Amino acid sequence: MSVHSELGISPALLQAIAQTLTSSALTTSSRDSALPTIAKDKSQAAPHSLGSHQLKDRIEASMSLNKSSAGGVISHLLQNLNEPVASLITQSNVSSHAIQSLASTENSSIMSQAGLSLLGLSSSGATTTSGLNLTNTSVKHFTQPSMVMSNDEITITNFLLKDEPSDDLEQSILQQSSQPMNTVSSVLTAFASQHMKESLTKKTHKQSHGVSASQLQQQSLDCSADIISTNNDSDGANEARSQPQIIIYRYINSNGQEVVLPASSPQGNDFVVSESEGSSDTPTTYKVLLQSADDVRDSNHVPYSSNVTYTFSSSNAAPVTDSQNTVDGMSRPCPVCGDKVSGYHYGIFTCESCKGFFKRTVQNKKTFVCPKASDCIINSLNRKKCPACRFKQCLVMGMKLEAIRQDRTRGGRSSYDGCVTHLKNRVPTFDKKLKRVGNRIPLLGDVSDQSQDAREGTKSHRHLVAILNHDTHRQTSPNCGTPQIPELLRDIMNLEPLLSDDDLPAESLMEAPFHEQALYSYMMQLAELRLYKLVRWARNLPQFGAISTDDQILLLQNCWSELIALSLCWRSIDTPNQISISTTHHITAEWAQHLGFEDVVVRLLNIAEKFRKLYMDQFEYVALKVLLLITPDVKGLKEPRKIRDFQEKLTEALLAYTTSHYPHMKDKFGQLLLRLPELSRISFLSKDILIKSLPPSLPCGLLVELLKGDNKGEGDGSSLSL
DNA sequence: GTAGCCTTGATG
DNA sequence: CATCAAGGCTAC
Repeated sequence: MSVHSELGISPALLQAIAQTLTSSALTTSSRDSALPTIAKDKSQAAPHSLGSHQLKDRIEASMSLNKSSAGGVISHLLQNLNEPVASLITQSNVSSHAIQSLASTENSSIMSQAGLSLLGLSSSGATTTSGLNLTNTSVKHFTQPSMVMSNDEITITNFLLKDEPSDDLEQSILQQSSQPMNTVSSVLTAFASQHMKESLTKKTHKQSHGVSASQLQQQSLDCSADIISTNNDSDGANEARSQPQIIIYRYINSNGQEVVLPASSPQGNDFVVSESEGSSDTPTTYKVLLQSADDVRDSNHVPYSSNVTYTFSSSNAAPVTDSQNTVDGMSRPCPVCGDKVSGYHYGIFTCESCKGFFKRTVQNKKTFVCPKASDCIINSLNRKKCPACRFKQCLVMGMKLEAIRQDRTRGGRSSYDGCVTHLKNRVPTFDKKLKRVGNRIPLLGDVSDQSQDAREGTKSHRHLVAILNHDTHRQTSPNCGTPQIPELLRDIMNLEPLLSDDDLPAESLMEAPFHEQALYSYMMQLAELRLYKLVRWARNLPQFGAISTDDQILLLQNCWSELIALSLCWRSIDTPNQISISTTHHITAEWAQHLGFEDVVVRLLNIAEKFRKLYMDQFEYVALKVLLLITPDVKGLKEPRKIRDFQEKLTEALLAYTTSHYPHMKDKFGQLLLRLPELSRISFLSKDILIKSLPPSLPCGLLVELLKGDNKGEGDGSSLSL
């Protein structure tokens, strides 16, 4: 039985998909080779030919590799469809050494991401790493030669927060810290400070190997506490500037989950741990990434850092700080870059430069793109290098877009929520010195704040909500009161980078389509490119790999155009009256009328508008995408039951998400699902238009194959759509 | 574009 | 009138 008859698809399409699926296994540079080259090499790919020759070449290569047997292709498909998500990591500029280390630590992609984020991994830099592995803790020792890091590890086990200090170290810390020691952050900060001090001393004396943990601990006891005071200092911004500054970037608990810092906490190194989290019996391990701002070697990445593992119980942890407290806010470093805070700006205490940066960015509607993995660590010395990550940090730390006045009126008091609260909580000047830490502050991602943002928000707000929700989950504890994000949705979200346009050749986006044919060609190229990405995305979806390859292909054939339509709506959710086909090109209904597909664009605009009104967030968007894909009713499926099971799990996850995150929008789940039939109508219309306007000379790419297949399926009444 | 300083104007 | 959080100005 031929491949065609067996699967009901043409050999060319099958090969195209196979090529996409197998490309990463066939080449070392998977991303480049997996995608059709658009304008990447103009000598090879004319704008209108869409790499047809390359595609054919690759198909032939693939054919020869597999000896063109159906079994070979299928097995290759299967093999690669089941490729673990870990391949994601290899696509994001992460060194293989680091990946190996991470992979051996934890297989979950979340851990990988958290770990990468934790380490601020980069391929840049060229400083040697001084390694010191003192313990066999969960923290891996990174010996990546290209990393600008000095990684030391210390584990202090069974450090319990008891009423009475249990050992010299704790006593020392207790004596030196100006904060109450019943907070996790105090302990971490104090230990971190000790470790930083100790490490700095160690560096100076070029000590490296053969030092026992107890010796190091003892050394740290001998250090003075002046570093500690920089972070816990309660009344001296000037002092903080004059001493080495320690910034704790991340807390990672023993599950590899990131414990995020409070959004509205300008001080940035205190956080609230639920009293129920951890206990004397089950101590929690946190990993802390430190930075000494005075020891900058690489302006882009962590100038000096240490991975320190602290194991302790937080059973006595208590509420810590009041972020709105002016004294504390002014004495802490800027939560965005660590510079000196100049006042309360746009919702949080920041330095003057971050205030100005935020203002300029919002007022001038600037959009930045991080050239790296959007995980640059921002400090006062490198903050100019990556405005994208700086702005993200501004938002994550709680700077409010709505604090920027659209009418640019000067003076007066602002009335947005955060500012009002801040003013209300302001401590009278005469009382400031007396004021100690106050009530519990809202955690980053507290539901109320998020949903408020979501209700009022722009897309950036919604994205932020997603980020916050995403991160918040990692620190959820039973009493946090933060709705959890179903794991399935998080897993799906982790695959979004596969669909990113970040790797699109810049020139392909810059070539403005001046006339109809150019725009048409441009759209076809984009669609083609995104189709390949869709296939790669699908194969990595959780549980999708368990579906037979034939069924996977059927599902993809069934939904590809709906998926593209949905992504167009999502892209356009904040551009009313425009469908954003890319970051640079938008289509209005008027233009669409001129081009002959007004109906499609108007329908897309309507859906985008409905999504906007529903405040659909990123998690809901990705869930809808997978729901479009996982349709057990597609004719010809061999294992519809498996697919139905997956569908049920996903709908449950989405329902749980919408009801917990948007309790005030009881019908959100249903409203979201109601948009899917309309997407199908749109995709039908679009395909109809496209197939009728296909120039006969158009090269036979994946898109054309799918279009032709659709047409054929409808025409001959075949049970398969392709 | 950045960032430090200045001006403005509502508020208590 | 002091405060302070906005926007504006301008040297770099």
